[in-house]
Amino acid sequence: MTKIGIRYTKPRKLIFKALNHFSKPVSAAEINFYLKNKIDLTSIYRTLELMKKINIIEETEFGDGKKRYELMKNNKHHHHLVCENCGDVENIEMKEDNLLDKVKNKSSFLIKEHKLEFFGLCPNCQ
Amino acid sequence: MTKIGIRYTKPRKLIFKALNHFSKPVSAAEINFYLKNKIDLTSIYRTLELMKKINIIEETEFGDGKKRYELMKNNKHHHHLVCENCGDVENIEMKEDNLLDKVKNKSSFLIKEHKLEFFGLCPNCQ
DNA sequence: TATATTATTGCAAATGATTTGCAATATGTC
DNA sequence: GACATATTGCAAATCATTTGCAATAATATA
Repeated sequence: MTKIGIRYTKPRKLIFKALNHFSKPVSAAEINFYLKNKIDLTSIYRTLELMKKINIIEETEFGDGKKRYELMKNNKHHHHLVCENCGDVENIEMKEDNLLDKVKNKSSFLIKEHKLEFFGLCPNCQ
Repeated sequence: MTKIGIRYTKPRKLIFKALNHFSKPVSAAEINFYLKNKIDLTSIYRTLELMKKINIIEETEFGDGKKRYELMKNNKHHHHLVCENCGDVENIEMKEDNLLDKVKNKSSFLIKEHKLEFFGLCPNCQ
Protein backbone atom coordinates (compact mmCIF):
# COMPACT_ATOMS: atom_id res chain seq x y z
CA MET A 1 0.00 0.00 0.00
CA THR A 2 1.22 3.42 -0.95
CA LYS A 3 1.16 6.19 1.58
CA ILE A 4 -0.83 9.25 0.85
CA GLY A 5 0.06 12.77 1.71
CA ILE A 6 0.54 16.34 0.71
CA ARG A 7 3.35 16.80 -1.81
CA TYR A 8 5.77 19.62 -1.76
CA THR A 9 5.86 20.21 -5.51
CA LYS A 10 7.67 22.69 -7.71
CA PRO A 11 4.61 24.96 -8.12
CA ARG A 12 4.00 24.95 -4.39
CA LYS A 13 7.61 25.82 -3.68
CA LEU A 14 7.40 28.73 -6.08
CA ILE A 15 4.18 30.00 -4.58
CA PHE A 16 5.65 29.74 -1.12
CA LYS A 17 8.71 31.63 -2.29
CA ALA A 18 6.49 34.31 -3.79
CA LEU A 19 4.50 34.70 -0.60
CA ASN A 20 7.73 34.88 1.31
CA HIS A 21 9.03 37.58 -0.97
CA PHE A 22 6.19 39.94 -0.17
CA SER A 23 5.83 41.30 3.31
CA LYS A 24 2.20 42.14 2.82
CA PRO A 25 -0.97 40.37 1.74
CA VAL A 26 -1.03 39.68 -2.01
CA SER A 27 -3.70 38.45 -4.39
CA ALA A 28 -3.54 35.34 -6.51
CA ALA A 29 -3.06 37.54 -9.56
CA GLU A 30 -0.13 39.32 -7.96
CA ILE A 31 1.55 36.02 -7.20
CA ASN A 32 0.91 34.92 -10.75
CA PHE A 33 2.46 38.11 -12.06
CA TYR A 34 5.45 37.83 -9.76
CA LEU A 35 6.01 34.26 -10.97
CA LYS A 36 5.77 35.47 -14.57
CA ASN A 37 2.86 33.17 -15.41
CA LYS A 38 5.01 30.13 -14.82
CA ILE A 39 2.29 28.71 -12.61
CA ASP A 40 -1.30 28.61 -13.70
CA LEU A 41 -3.71 30.83 -11.79
CA THR A 42 -5.88 27.82 -11.00
CA SER A 43 -3.02 26.09 -9.27
CA ILE A 44 -2.24 29.23 -7.36
CA TYR A 45 -5.79 29.36 -6.09
CA ARG A 46 -5.69 25.71 -5.16
CA THR A 47 -2.39 26.05 -3.39
CA LEU A 48 -3.57 29.07 -1.46
CA GLU A 49 -6.66 27.15 -0.43
CA LEU A 50 -4.45 24.36 0.82
CA MET A 51 -2.07 26.66 2.66
CA LYS A 52 -5.01 28.30 4.32
CA LYS A 53 -6.32 24.92 5.40
CA ILE A 54 -3.03 23.86 6.95
CA ASN A 55 -2.79 27.26 8.55
CA ILE A 56 0.39 28.68 7.13
CA ILE A 57 -1.21 31.68 5.47
CA GLU A 58 -3.81 34.20 6.48
CA GLU A 59 -6.50 35.62 4.25
CA THR A 60 -7.42 39.29 4.26
CA GLU A 61 -9.81 41.49 2.35
CA PHE A 62 -9.31 45.18 1.83
CA GLY A 63 -12.65 45.85 0.21
CA ASP A 64 -11.73 45.81 -3.46
CA GLY A 65 -13.16 42.40 -4.17
CA LYS A 66 -9.96 40.42 -4.16
CA LYS A 67 -8.73 38.15 -1.45
CA ARG A 68 -5.16 38.55 -0.34
CA TYR A 69 -2.87 36.10 1.33
CA GLU A 70 0.11 36.45 3.55
CA LEU A 71 2.51 34.04 5.15
CA MET A 72 1.93 33.73 8.87
CA LYS A 73 5.46 34.42 9.98
CA ASN A 74 6.41 33.05 13.37
CA ASN A 75 2.78 32.35 14.03
CA LYS A 76 2.19 35.93 14.98
CA HIS A 77 -0.98 37.49 13.79
CA HIS A 78 -1.00 41.16 12.95
CA HIS A 79 -3.13 43.84 11.39
CA HIS A 80 -2.84 46.22 8.48
CA LEU A 81 -2.91 49.84 7.60
CA VAL A 82 -4.08 50.30 4.04
CA CYS A 83 -3.55 53.49 2.06
CA GLU A 84 -6.80 54.42 0.34
CA ASN A 85 -4.87 56.33 -2.26
CA CYS A 86 -1.94 54.21 -3.39
CA GLY A 87 -2.87 50.86 -1.87
CA ASP A 88 0.31 50.59 0.09
CA VAL A 89 0.09 48.37 3.15
CA GLU A 90 1.86 48.62 6.48
CA ASN A 91 1.79 45.85 9.02
CA ILE A 92 1.02 46.63 12.59
CA GLU A 93 1.20 44.51 15.69
CA MET A 94 -0.49 45.33 18.92
CA LYS A 95 -1.44 43.93 22.23
CA GLU A 96 -5.11 43.32 21.96
CA ASP A 97 -5.83 41.00 24.83
CA ASN A 98 -7.85 43.67 26.57
CA LEU A 99 -9.98 44.13 23.55
CA LEU A 100 -10.54 40.43 23.13
CA ASP A 101 -11.39 39.93 26.77
CA LYS A 102 -13.89 42.72 26.58
CA VAL A 103 -15.62 41.14 23.62
CA LYS A 104 -15.60 37.72 25.19
CA ASN A 105 -17.30 39.16 28.24
CA LYS A 106 -19.88 41.06 26.30
CA SER A 107 -20.96 38.28 24.01
CA SER A 108 -21.89 34.64 24.25
CA PHE A 109 -20.12 33.83 21.02
CA LEU A 110 -17.15 31.51 21.17
CA ILE A 111 -14.58 33.63 19.42
CA LYS A 112 -11.97 31.96 17.29
CA GLU A 113 -10.40 34.74 15.32
CA HIS A 114 -10.74 38.34 14.40
CA LYS A 115 -9.70 40.76 11.70
CA LEU A 116 -8.75 44.34 12.25
CA GLU A 117 -7.81 46.63 9.41
CA PHE A 118 -7.22 50.35 9.28
CA PHE A 119 -7.77 52.55 6.26
CA GLY A 120 -6.36 55.96 5.61
CA LEU A 121 -3.48 57.73 3.94
CA CYS A 122 0.15 56.69 4.02
CA PRO A 123 2.82 59.31 4.70
CA ASN A 124 3.46 59.81 0.97
CA CYS A 125 -0.17 60.35 0.10
CA GLN A 126 -1.15 62.71 2.89
CA MET B 1 -32.37 76.55 -15.90
CA THR B 2 -33.41 73.28 -14.27
CA LYS B 3 -32.03 72.30 -10.91
CA ILE B 4 -30.26 69.03 -10.45
CA GLY B 5 -30.24 66.71 -7.49
CA ILE B 6 -30.58 63.29 -6.01
CA ARG B 7 -34.07 61.87 -6.28
CA TYR B 8 -35.81 59.90 -3.61
CA THR B 9 -37.47 57.39 -5.91
CA LYS B 10 -39.67 54.38 -5.32
CA PRO B 11 -36.85 51.85 -5.75
CA ARG B 12 -34.65 53.80 -3.38
CA LYS B 13 -37.38 53.97 -0.78
CA LEU B 14 -37.83 50.21 -1.00
CA ILE B 15 -34.12 49.56 -0.69
CA PHE B 16 -33.91 51.85 2.27
CA LYS B 17 -36.84 50.06 3.84
CA ALA B 18 -35.16 46.71 3.25
CA LEU B 19 -31.93 47.87 4.84
CA ASN B 20 -33.89 49.20 7.72
CA HIS B 21 -35.65 45.90 8.18
CA PHE B 22 -32.44 43.99 8.73
CA SER B 23 -30.37 44.72 11.78
CA LYS B 24 -27.26 43.27 10.26
CA PRO B 25 -25.21 43.70 7.11
CA VAL B 26 -26.92 42.22 4.06
CA SER B 27 -25.81 41.58 0.51
CA ALA B 28 -27.36 43.01 -2.63
CA ALA B 29 -28.81 39.60 -3.39
CA GLU B 30 -30.44 39.39 0.04
CA ILE B 31 -32.06 42.77 -0.46
CA ASN B 32 -33.25 41.64 -3.86
CA PHE B 33 -34.73 38.51 -2.38
CA TYR B 34 -36.39 40.41 0.45
CA LEU B 35 -37.94 42.77 -2.09
CA LYS B 36 -39.14 39.76 -4.10
CA ASN B 37 -37.30 40.82 -7.25
CA LYS B 38 -39.39 43.95 -7.49
CA ILE B 39 -36.23 45.97 -7.93
CA ASP B 40 -33.56 44.98 -10.38
CA LEU B 41 -30.25 43.86 -8.90
CA THR B 42 -28.44 46.47 -10.94
CA SER B 43 -30.46 49.23 -9.38
CA ILE B 44 -29.81 47.79 -5.96
CA TYR B 45 -26.10 47.89 -6.59
CA ARG B 46 -26.32 51.44 -7.87
CA THR B 47 -28.39 52.57 -4.93
CA LEU B 48 -26.02 50.96 -2.45
CA GLU B 49 -23.13 52.69 -4.17
CA LEU B 50 -24.95 55.98 -3.80
CA MET B 51 -25.87 55.40 -0.16
CA LYS B 52 -22.28 54.56 0.57
CA LYS B 53 -21.16 57.74 -1.09
CA ILE B 54 -23.53 59.91 0.91
CA ASN B 55 -22.52 58.02 4.00
CA ILE B 56 -25.74 56.50 5.21
CA ILE B 57 -24.63 52.89 4.94
CA GLU B 58 -21.49 51.00 5.85
CA GLU B 59 -19.90 48.24 3.83
CA THR B 60 -18.54 45.09 5.42
CA GLU B 61 -16.96 41.90 4.17
CA PHE B 62 -17.11 38.62 6.03
CA GLY B 63 -14.77 36.74 3.74
CA ASP B 64 -17.20 34.89 1.52
CA GLY B 65 -16.75 37.13 -1.47
CA LYS B 66 -19.87 39.23 -1.09
CA LYS B 67 -20.10 42.74 0.14
CA ARG B 68 -22.69 43.50 2.76
CA TYR B 69 -24.35 46.76 3.64
CA GLU B 70 -25.92 48.09 6.74
CA LEU B 71 -27.66 51.28 7.66
CA MET B 72 -25.55 53.47 9.87
CA LYS B 73 -28.06 54.00 12.63
CA ASN B 74 -27.55 57.12 14.73
CA ASN B 75 -24.16 57.52 13.16
CA LYS B 76 -22.65 55.02 15.50
CA HIS B 77 -20.19 52.63 14.06
CA HIS B 78 -20.00 49.14 15.45
CA HIS B 79 -18.44 45.76 14.83
CA HIS B 80 -19.67 42.25 14.21
CA LEU B 81 -19.48 38.76 15.55
CA VAL B 82 -19.98 36.28 12.75
CA CYS B 83 -20.86 32.64 13.33
CA GLU B 84 -18.66 30.48 11.13
CA ASN B 85 -21.26 27.75 11.19
CA CYS B 86 -24.66 29.30 10.59
CA GLY B 87 -23.64 32.77 9.39
CA ASP B 88 -25.59 34.51 12.09
CA VAL B 89 -24.35 37.99 12.96
CA GLU B 90 -24.37 39.85 16.22
CA ASN B 91 -23.54 43.51 16.49
CA ILE B 92 -21.13 44.71 19.09
CA GLU B 93 -20.18 48.17 20.21
CA MET B 94 -17.10 49.01 22.18
CA LYS B 95 -14.97 51.85 23.31
CA GLU B 96 -11.95 51.66 21.13
CA ASP B 97 -10.35 55.04 21.56
CA ASN B 98 -7.39 53.51 23.33
CA LEU B 99 -6.82 51.15 20.49
CA LEU B 100 -7.06 53.90 17.92
CA ASP B 101 -4.73 56.16 19.82
CA LYS B 102 -2.22 53.39 20.07
CA VAL B 103 -2.27 52.84 16.35
CA LYS B 104 -2.06 56.52 15.61
CA ASN B 105 1.03 56.74 17.76
CA LYS B 106 2.70 53.73 16.27
CA SER B 107 2.21 54.61 12.65
CA SER B 108 2.62 57.62 10.41
CA PHE B 109 -0.54 56.80 8.49
CA LEU B 110 -3.40 59.23 8.68
CA ILE B 111 -6.17 56.91 9.78
CA LYS B 112 -9.68 57.55 8.54
CA GLU B 113 -11.54 54.39 9.36
CA HIS B 114 -11.16 50.84 10.53
CA LYS B 115 -12.96 47.54 10.41
CA LEU B 116 -13.03 44.99 13.18
CA GLU B 117 -14.81 41.69 12.84
CA PHE B 118 -14.85 38.64 15.05
CA PHE B 119 -15.40 35.10 13.84
CA GLY B 120 -16.43 32.12 15.89
CA LEU B 121 -19.46 30.16 16.97
CA CYS B 122 -22.76 31.58 18.12
CA PRO B 123 -24.42 30.15 21.23
CA ASN B 124 -26.58 27.81 19.16
CA CYS B 125 -23.72 26.35 17.19
CA GLN B 126 -21.25 25.80 20.00
C1' DT C 1 -51.33 71.39 -15.37
C1' DA C 2 -48.46 70.39 -19.27
C1' DT C 3 -43.91 70.42 -20.78
C1' DA C 4 -39.12 70.31 -20.68
C1' DT C 5 -35.06 68.70 -18.59
C1' DT C 6 -32.36 65.64 -16.21
C1' DA C 7 -31.95 61.59 -13.10
C1' DT C 8 -32.96 56.90 -12.66
C1' DT C 9 -34.45 52.48 -14.03
C1' DG C 10 -34.41 47.76 -16.10
C1' DC C 11 -32.57 44.81 -19.31
C1' DA C 12 -28.86 42.59 -21.75
C1' DA C 13 -24.33 41.99 -22.06
C1' DA C 14 -19.55 42.59 -20.21
C1' DT C 15 -16.19 42.04 -16.70
C1' DG C 16 -13.27 40.11 -13.12
C1' DA C 17 -12.30 36.96 -9.49
C1' DT C 18 -12.66 32.41 -8.27
C1' DT C 19 -14.08 27.40 -9.00
C1' DT C 20 -14.77 22.93 -11.29
C1' DG C 21 -14.06 18.89 -14.47
C1' DC C 22 -10.92 16.24 -16.52
C1' DA C 23 -7.15 14.25 -18.98
C1' DA C 24 -2.08 14.70 -18.79
C1' DT C 25 1.83 14.87 -15.71
C1' DA C 26 4.71 14.83 -11.62
C1' DT C 27 5.79 12.73 -6.94
C1' DG C 28 6.97 9.56 -3.65
C1' DT C 29 6.97 4.59 -2.48
C1' DC C 30 8.19 -0.12 -3.10
C1' DG D 1 12.22 1.96 -12.53
C1' DA D 2 7.19 0.82 -12.15
C1' DC D 3 3.12 1.79 -9.69
C1' DA D 4 -0.44 4.29 -7.18
C1' DT D 5 -2.03 8.60 -6.15
C1' DA D 6 -1.67 13.65 -5.81
C1' DT D 7 -1.25 17.61 -8.51
C1' DT D 8 -1.14 20.29 -12.57
C1' DG D 9 -2.77 23.10 -16.60
C1' DC D 10 -6.27 24.06 -19.65
C1' DA D 11 -10.96 25.11 -20.94
C1' DA D 12 -15.19 26.10 -19.47
C1' DA D 13 -18.42 27.30 -15.69
C1' DT D 14 -19.92 30.16 -11.96
C1' DC D 15 -20.83 34.08 -9.08
C1' DA D 16 -20.74 38.87 -7.75
C1' DT D 17 -20.54 43.17 -9.60
C1' DT D 18 -20.35 46.75 -13.45
C1' DT D 19 -21.45 49.11 -17.80
C1' DG D 20 -24.07 50.82 -21.94
C1' DC D 21 -28.14 52.29 -23.41
C1' DA D 22 -32.87 53.15 -24.59
C1' DA D 23 -37.20 53.59 -21.96
C1' DT D 24 -39.31 55.72 -17.94
C1' DA D 25 -39.98 58.56 -13.82
C1' DA D 26 -39.24 62.74 -11.09
C1' DT D 27 -38.98 67.56 -10.64
C1' DA D 28 -38.66 72.47 -12.07
C1' DT D 29 -40.51 75.86 -14.87
C1' DA D 30 -43.59 77.89 -18.28
